[in-house]
Amino acid sequence: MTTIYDVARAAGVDSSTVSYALSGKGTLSEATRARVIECARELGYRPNYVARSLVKRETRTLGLLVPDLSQPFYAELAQVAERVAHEKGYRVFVMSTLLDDELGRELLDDLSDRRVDGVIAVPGGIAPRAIHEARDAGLPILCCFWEEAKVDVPTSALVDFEAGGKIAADHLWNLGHRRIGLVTDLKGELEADHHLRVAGFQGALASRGQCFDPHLVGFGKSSVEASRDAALELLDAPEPPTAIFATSDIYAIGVLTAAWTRGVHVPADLSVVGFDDIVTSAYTVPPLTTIRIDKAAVMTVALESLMARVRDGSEAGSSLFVPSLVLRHSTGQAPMEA
Amino acid sequence: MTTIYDVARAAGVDSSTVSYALSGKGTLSEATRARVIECARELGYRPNYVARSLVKRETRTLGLLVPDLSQPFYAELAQVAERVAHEKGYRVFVMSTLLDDELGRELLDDLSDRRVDGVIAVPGGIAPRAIHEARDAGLPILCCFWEEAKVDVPTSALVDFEAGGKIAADHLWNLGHRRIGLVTDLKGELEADHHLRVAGFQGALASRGQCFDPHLVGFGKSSVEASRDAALELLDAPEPPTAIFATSDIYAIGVLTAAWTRGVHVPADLSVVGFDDIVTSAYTVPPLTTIRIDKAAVMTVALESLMARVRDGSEAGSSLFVPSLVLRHSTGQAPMEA
DNA sequence: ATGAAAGCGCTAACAT
DNA sequence: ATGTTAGCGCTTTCAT
Repeated sequence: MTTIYDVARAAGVDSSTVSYALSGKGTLSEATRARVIECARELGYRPNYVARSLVKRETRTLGLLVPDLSQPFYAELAQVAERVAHEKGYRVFVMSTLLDDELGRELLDDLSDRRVDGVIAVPGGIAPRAIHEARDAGLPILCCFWEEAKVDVPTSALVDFEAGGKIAADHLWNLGHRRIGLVTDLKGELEADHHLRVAGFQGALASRGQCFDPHLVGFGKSSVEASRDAALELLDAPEPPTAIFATSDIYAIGVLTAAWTRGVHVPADLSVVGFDDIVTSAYTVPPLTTIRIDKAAVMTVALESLMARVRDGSEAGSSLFVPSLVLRHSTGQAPMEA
Repeated sequence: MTTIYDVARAAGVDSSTVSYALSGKGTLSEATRARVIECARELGYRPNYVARSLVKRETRTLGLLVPDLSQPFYAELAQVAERVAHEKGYRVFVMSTLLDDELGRELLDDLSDRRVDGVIAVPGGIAPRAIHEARDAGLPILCCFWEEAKVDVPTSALVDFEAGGKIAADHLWNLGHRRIGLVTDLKGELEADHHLRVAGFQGALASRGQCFDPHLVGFGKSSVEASRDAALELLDAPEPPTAIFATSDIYAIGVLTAAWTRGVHVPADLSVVGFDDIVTSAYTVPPLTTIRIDKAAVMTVALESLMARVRDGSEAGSSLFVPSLVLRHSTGQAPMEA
């Protein structure tokens, strides 16, 4: 690998002059600058970013911690993050925690050791405590899509999940549905990761005097398989729901599959609404009606806020994103009462 | 940030001793080693990987270049790559070329400037020429899932796409289909990225005396939308096909959507087989019959071969992976002749 | 306008 | 068993 020294020798100047010439910083004569640049080009010189990072104390690299990159939702986030960061000259390290707090901490430490300039943490496999430690250790860190309102994590792009849950409930209610099933997350024993979505959903129903029927809820456990099985149970019950709210599109897809398996027609016999609006949801059969989060907008705000913080320590105020209903073809009027 | 010097001062030893103690390398007395480690722990010392990388001339980082991380196929690859690399102490930088050769080259250069130890290049948005240049510049680079047999790129994990195309054709043929449509890629004017899959497919048909009908092919152009539109055209033709082979699952999903739009029942009225077996294909409605590539296996071989090359310069022989048929529910007997 | 020199945090010969 | 020393490739004050 050719270094600035090689270029310096070739151009007959000092290495610092090469540095200046290439960065366009110092006060050099056009002649030398041109000569140096020419030599660099001829020698095929490429700057060594790791050396530069060492002295500048910045890597122009950001970390993105997600539960599982192979899931479309997170892949989308990663893609947006990459794009937004790239515009500002940053690159991003994406890492999957696989929902394992142990691994999450290891990866966070690793990101820190690699001296990334900041990290975006998306919930799942990453303990609030690990976040606090990282932040205390001086690593700029921002949380995104965090739903556990109770934990205090540094955020800048908030999503109003509760409003989303309410929108789903309202939509289904207005279509005449009264027996509405729920397929949602389950974390640990009782604590739901999607509990704000559920709260919004149940709150809207409760405000109409609809009481909560525990027989109508199934657990997706972060996988299509589990949500399909859960939906199968709901469908096989003596009094099956006429609609199901799945708290993520992944779960909704499981529900769709379950309905197909049982020959239940969507939306004629069963309405289903999802949450997230992942790319694939536009192409399910039937296309999925869902509660959309503007992932690109959220990530953009989060990243720009993070990069601003890194560069000039500015503390951006936080914006609130409220989800919207995307009407496609998986919901319809509730069947007539028998 | 605390450095080895801080630790050295606290422990009353030289910085090199700290380095030895922490790496477990030198010949230190148990006493000092323990004391140093204790001091490091107390001070919350974290090694600076960029400094280490500079001297060791290795970053323990690999690059992965894909067309678009937001597509499930590539997200899956990334996830596997991450996992396999992690086991060997490597991390991976995933970057999307967005099918733009310009951007692809920029990213490759960037990876090189960051001194990644090696890169895996997945086709799309990356010119063979850029690969050659990178390799000539001393960057270990391995190509994966490359289908353009004509270009000479360094590979170690080969996929027999042609065999895959043949399997698809055989399957459909055996089901009695004679009018089989094709939805495939289109690159530039005439050159198909998926041309090996197509060659295998058409070859199998040709060997049975079935001649190629240009009216039966549509182009997916790397998106679900385009493939849906292409399928719509095929379906609307005077003599629509009874089956469609889509050269990627993405396209197959477009076909499924098109069929749904037209009220064409799959598989009763139309059989469809995809290619790749992306995760979502198991949960389409109906679940997709497809030609499976064992992505995890391919990536594992590729990565291990790359890492081996990086570490000891070993040149692994290349393995050939042949795709297999995954029978789900999107294909069935051809309808009786009218 | 250019060069000299110091240093970023760490590793690894090489002394002692 | 531990310390000394010399870098890794670059940036950036400070002289000149």
